[in-house]
Amino acid sequence: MPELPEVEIICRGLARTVIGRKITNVRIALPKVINTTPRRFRQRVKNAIIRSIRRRAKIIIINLSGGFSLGIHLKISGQLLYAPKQAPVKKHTHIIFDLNNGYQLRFVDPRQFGYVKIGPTRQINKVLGLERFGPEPLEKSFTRHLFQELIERRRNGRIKPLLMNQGFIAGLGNIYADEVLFYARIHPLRQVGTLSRRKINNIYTGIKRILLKAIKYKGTSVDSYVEVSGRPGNYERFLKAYGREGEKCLRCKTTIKRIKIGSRSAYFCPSCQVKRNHR
DNA sequence: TAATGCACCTGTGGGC
DNA sequence: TGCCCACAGGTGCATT
Repeated sequence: MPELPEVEIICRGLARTVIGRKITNVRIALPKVINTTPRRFRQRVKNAIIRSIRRRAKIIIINLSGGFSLGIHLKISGQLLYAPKQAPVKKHTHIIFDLNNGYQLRFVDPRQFGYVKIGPTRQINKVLGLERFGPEPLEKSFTRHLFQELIERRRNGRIKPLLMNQGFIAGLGNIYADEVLFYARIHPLRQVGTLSRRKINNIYTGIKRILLKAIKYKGTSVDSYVEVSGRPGNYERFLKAYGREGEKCLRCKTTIKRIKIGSRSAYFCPSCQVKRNHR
């Protein structure tokens, strides 16, 4: 599942490959993944030149000439692939953009949760709902002090769902939320209001360190995530909690446990991450 | 108002 | 071997 590091790597891959390319045609096999009619989508995209690529939270934003931009969310199983025209087309390829260099940009998504939205560049933040997102954790403006303040505003609720709340902080999903909490030695069900300053600091440090390292190793490929070239990421081998149910904790050798929070799995070490609801 | 839980969807894997 | 069912998860929306 692409979270911030994976989407960042995809954006960097796109920046290397498609900027300056002209979209000569587009085919839409599954109209429900776009936010307009296929006809209108095609009109807006065809013959546009890809000007720039950026990321906000887990959304890829592609700025086109002609006044329109695309916003792509891969959700759980989405992939954005840059491949030669003649390369075999994978099952569940919903959109194909033909480029003027013999390559294609393909949107693939077996579970069909992802989307490719189009809107006027001037209004793209609104079309994609970017205003509702919390701070970008890797930006300079995301300071320790800001994080402390944001946490202190939320007295109720449990820490893991809060870390995954995109309105609180942008880009963390199930995998990195588990890894951050393991790093900070905090139980995923810990009430936010009971966290000490020191613990909040640890979470902050964990977010920065883990995301940067995951980007360095080109993301985690536990489900279907691949770079635009089709290569998987390499961060899985550094995962210390996520997906390790039944295995030994790398710190204390206690068996890693899995619990359900809402309908999501949370992996943690019951010895390092003791549930305490006091400071 | 904020927290919580469910539906969306399909591939995968376990049980029979 | 093949069928059935539970499960995986990001987000929007409904419910509490």
